Order: sequence, then structure tokens, then C-alpha cells
Amino acid sequence: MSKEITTREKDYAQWYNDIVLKAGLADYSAVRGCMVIKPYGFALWENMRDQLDKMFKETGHQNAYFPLFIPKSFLSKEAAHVEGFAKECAVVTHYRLMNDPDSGGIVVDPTAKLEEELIVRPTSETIIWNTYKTWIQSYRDLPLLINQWANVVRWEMRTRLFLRTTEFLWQEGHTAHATAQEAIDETIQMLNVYATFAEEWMAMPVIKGVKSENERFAGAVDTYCIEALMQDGKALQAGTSHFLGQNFAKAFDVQFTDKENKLDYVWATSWGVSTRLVGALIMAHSDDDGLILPPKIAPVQVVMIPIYKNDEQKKLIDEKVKLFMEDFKALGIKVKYDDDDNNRPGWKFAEYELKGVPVRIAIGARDLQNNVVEVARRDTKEKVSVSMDGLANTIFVLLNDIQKNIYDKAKNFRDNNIRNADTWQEFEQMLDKGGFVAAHWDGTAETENKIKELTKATIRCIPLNNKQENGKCILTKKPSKERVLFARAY
RNA sequence: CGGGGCGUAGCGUAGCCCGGUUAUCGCGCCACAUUUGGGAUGUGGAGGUCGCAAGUUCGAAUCUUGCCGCCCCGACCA
Repeated sequence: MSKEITTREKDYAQWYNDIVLKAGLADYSAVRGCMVIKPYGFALWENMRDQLDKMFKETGHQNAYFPLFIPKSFLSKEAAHVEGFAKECAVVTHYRLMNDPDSGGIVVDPTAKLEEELIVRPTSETIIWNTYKTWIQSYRDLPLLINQWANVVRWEMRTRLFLRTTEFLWQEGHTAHATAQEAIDETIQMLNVYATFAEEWMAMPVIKGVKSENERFAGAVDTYCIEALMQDGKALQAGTSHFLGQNFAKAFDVQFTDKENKLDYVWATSWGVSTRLVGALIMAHSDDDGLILPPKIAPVQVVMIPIYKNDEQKKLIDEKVKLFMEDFKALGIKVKYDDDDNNRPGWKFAEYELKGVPVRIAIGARDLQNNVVEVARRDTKEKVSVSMDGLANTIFVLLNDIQKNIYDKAKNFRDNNIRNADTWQEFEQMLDKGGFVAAHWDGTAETENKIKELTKATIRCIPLNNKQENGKCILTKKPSKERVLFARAY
């Protein structure tokens, strides 16, 4: 029992950290607030990235890459944008070091000061729109549909592995359109891509909605988002898609000539998801024994473990397993055979449970005689004896079943944790239970701020296709036409 | 930046209050053997600037001062 995990009940935050560290997803690094993503964690991210990348390309986007550094003056061209990010930027001021004759160490060479400081990108709207100015002249250049996979830096005061790190990996899409409607359609399209990805691949149900003014992206006209619910009842923003209007086009003077030979500013969107999704995945599904990964994202879907008492037995098992491995691979199942003799089966069972491998197959001499294997599924911990005949097909079906079961479980939890509140007292009680609270709101930033101050809860989103009903604001009792979703959030 | 806590082997720790042999224990690591159907056992072994610096002292992990770093709570975080 060398890898105890703190239980969720005892300390949810510690449980999360334990999972990340002990399942080998990431480590703390020598740099405050920055993590090392370990191979298993990176494999998870790669699987997410590859699927998203495919979906972006299917919707007509191309990848490109823009500089890590942004001239300081660029950031200030869009007023709301700079206000939103100024307080969390890393700034490059010099380009050379020198030996310090006094201490013998290395110091910044004061003569190597940059004329204009460079900002390490917290997001790339500015450098990209500065570039788009040279790319776009005519409506024939539109739409421009670009995505980039990159790292960004936001100097947050307090960080948490995957959920909020100083440097993180993400993708950011930046598109340019001839009309407002086309840009809005793009914004919604990408929101739907994210929602589909979250639900079908990550098995994580999400609510699609639009942000209130307070929570809007700095420089956006509208921010759409997908919101997920974690097991501790707190909400997590899993992805955002922004309709930027003509804000950045105006800030960077990006105009185009339309079919009638009239000049107009370009309409823009941007959208992104980050390595935070790995954190979301952990908190949505895992349990006190470790990770639970949906098969579609798992780096290893099936692990096979031999059980033997001597070399002859091992050899017979090896031969059998080799055949199964071929069958699995033919069906596109990611399988690993762990015949490492340094660890005993019991250790391996615990280890792969910790790592969230969806299916474990144990095969021993006894099984060879009976023409069966022992199949254990991670999500329910069920163990059954399964015939060797048609094993790959059995497992293929099982993996789909696990994917569905994990989603259903998360959805059930989420649905049971959306509650309507009609009085302030109800509102506070329900927030303490965790989950989303649907309540009426008078639509003002002032009221939202007041509610945040009183309860630490924020408006996570105003759901799309929200039911319209007359009511009174939970705080001010002013009239309202729809409920919005409040929650305490990460 | 305010409040609290902590720095001893790769990790987790005892010792510190009340200074005194070779710095404790567990995990992990290395070798060998026996093991292998739920985190094995035995034997042997390696591994330490006790965060850094100065001071007090015959003598400092232990006392004093300064510095550095980390964690938690708050502020902050679209």
C-alpha cells in the first residue's frame, strides 16, 4: 500500500492532487506555478488534442503558428483586452546576461535593455490581428479560419495542477468573417464542437450557454461557454467561444472590400480549450482508488496481465496473449501486455486501477485450461470470467459500454444537482449543497457582484435555448424573464 | 501583499522545548534467494551540505539573528 490516495470525502482538493501526482500525470516543477506534464498525462492530452484537431479540420480550419512574444504596444490597442490581461503578464525586458564580477554569478546586462518590452502571450488575439491586417483585403480572403496549438502564460497568484497553471498548453482558434451573422454562426459552431467533444469523447456532460457581462472575455461582444460539474459540486468552465464583433478589426485596422466595393471592418471570433480539460476529466469521473478514464481518451484501453508460476506457464500464456493482441489491434483497441516480472499481479492490479485503464484482463494457467480470462472493468470494479472465444469482440462491446456508463453516471449526477431557487434563503441553502442553482436575476453586473460577494457564487452561464418565464430577481426582486445558472466555480 | 504553518536521504518522518557517542524509522532504490489469482518475504547493501549564512558555545539538526524557499487561508484568477 505505497500509494495511498486521500479520500474525496476527507479532502477533495488533496484527493485531486494525489490522483495527478500518483497516477503519474504531472509533477510540480522547479518553477513556481509551472508543472511538468509526465508521459502518461501528456498521452491523455495528446489524445484530446488529436481528436479536437480532427474536428477543427473537419469544420474547415487550418493550423498555423504565431510568435510567443507580443510587443507591449499591441496589447493596449484594444482597451477592454488590455484591462483584462495586464495584471497577469510576464514581461521580457532584456535580451542578454553577463557575468557579475562581484558575486561571480550571472546578472542581467543593463545595457541589453529592449527598446520595447515583449509580453509573453497570455492569448494571441493581438499578434494575430496585427498579422491578419496584411492577409485580408477583400471579401474573397474571407472567411479566414485559423487555429494554433500553443503554450500561453498567465501569471496567476495561486495555481493548481492542470486547473490553473502559470504556463499552460491550449489551442486558440481565430477566425475572420465578412458578416456579423457568419461570425456568430462560427462562434456557435465551435461551441458545439467543444460540447460534442466533451460529451462524446470525455464522457463529460456540459451545459452550453452565454456568459454574463462580468464573466465575458476581455474584448469580446459575447462569450459562449461549456460548463461542467465536478464531483464536489463546483462548476468548471471547460471551453469558451467568443464573438468578438469588430473590436479587434477596429483596434488593428483590418478592413476589407465587399462585393459592392464598400470598405468594412472584419468580424471576428476566437475560441479555446486548454490542458485544464485534463483536470476536468479527473474531477468528473475518478474515485478514491484513482483515475477513471473514458475508453475513447484512455492512452491504454486494455491491459493484459499474465499470472504464472514458472517459465513453462509463462510461455504458454505469452503465445495465447500474442494472438489476442493481434485481434485487439485489428479492432483498433489500444492494448498493453504487462509481463514485467519485477511486480507481482496484485501490484499491477492496483497500479492500473490508479491509472484508470478501463479494462484489465488477467490470464493464468488455470484460465488456459478453462478457455477463459478474467475481465475487470475499472468503472464498476466488476470482475467476470469471459470465454476466450471472440474475446476481442467482447471487449470491443465492453469498452463502448464503459464509455456510455461513465457518461450516464456523470450526467445523472449533474442533472440531480441542478436546482431551482426562488427565495434568497433557498438560494443560499442550495449553493451549499453544491451544483448549479437556477435562479432569476435582474440582469445587472451590480447584482451579480453583490451575489458573488455574499455567496462566492457566480453566474456560470445563461443556457442556450433557455426557457423563458417571468420571475423576480433572487436578490433585488426586480423582474426577470429567465433563470440563469449560478454555482461556485473553479 | 496580510494571517498561519513548514524546510532533516528520491518521498514521508523522529529527534529540537531541555545543545553532548556513529542523526531515527517507514516507503522507495541496489544484490541474491524464495515468491507470483489483489499493492510479497527474508538476508545483505547504498544513499545525509539536518534550506542558506552569520553568531553564541569546548561542542549546534537542537539556542539567537538575518536571508531564501515551499504549503495552507485570504486578496487575485472570464
